[in-house]
Amino acid sequence: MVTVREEMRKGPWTEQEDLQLVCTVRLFGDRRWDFVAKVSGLRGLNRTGKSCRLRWVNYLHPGLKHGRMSPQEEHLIIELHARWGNRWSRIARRLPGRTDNEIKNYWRTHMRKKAQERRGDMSPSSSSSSLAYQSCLLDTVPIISMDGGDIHDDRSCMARVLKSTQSVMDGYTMDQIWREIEAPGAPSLLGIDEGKDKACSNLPCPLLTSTMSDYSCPEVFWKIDNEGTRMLATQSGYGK
DNA sequence: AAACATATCAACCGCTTTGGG
DNA sequence: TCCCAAAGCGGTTGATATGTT
Repeated sequence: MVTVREEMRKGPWTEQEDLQLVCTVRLFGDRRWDFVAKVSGLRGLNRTGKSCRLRWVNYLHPGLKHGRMSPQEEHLIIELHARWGNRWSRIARRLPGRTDNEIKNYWRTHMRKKAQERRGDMSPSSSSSSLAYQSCLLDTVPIISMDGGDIHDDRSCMARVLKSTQSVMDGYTMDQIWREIEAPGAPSLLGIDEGKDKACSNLPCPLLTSTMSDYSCPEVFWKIDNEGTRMLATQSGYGK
């Protein structure tokens, strides 16, 4: 048996890769990362599932904050780290929009030093337990849930979907995507949340409007039934 | 302006945990 | 119960940005 070992891409992600990942995750949800990576791989996104997950979780997830830590956040990090130590993911759950990686990095650079300084002049009993943060539920609602569904691993089919997506992605940057994500009351990414096709027409960015209509074109469509979700491909032997 | 030092953060690595067959 | 694959986690690295001399 000959094993063809794919050369997995490493290093920084390109905007194109980000867009492809976002689209794929929106389609299939943020589970099954190997599947996501595999499907996206057809479009030149030769990343491992692990790598895709990391990129999504740490950078592309719609609920993430991308600015500096607020004093409150800073304070909370100090307090929680004192309590839990390097349990970064646990700490991150108390900081909406912040990832464990971000907090970890932040601690290493800013806080370790500050915490040491504080330890020097702070009484051991002093703590500000009044800070209350709600846990962040950043559920990514997939357009099509795979739970319980036996979605077919039809890479050529998916390639077509992504191709149509990509055709409208050209010329759009992640900045534009972020603006849409961050805009108050903005429609969800790709404008395909809950099938609100009409809302899509108001979006400034064609990227966010035309992808779903591409999916609903005769070439590719999705069927959701009680047993799960199946991707159905029709026309020209597509999906066979 | 150039060289060097330091800070920052995205990404990778390897280990552990979890869940399904 | 065991095994395997996927997901999650924390530590580390390396490239780039920024500050200092």
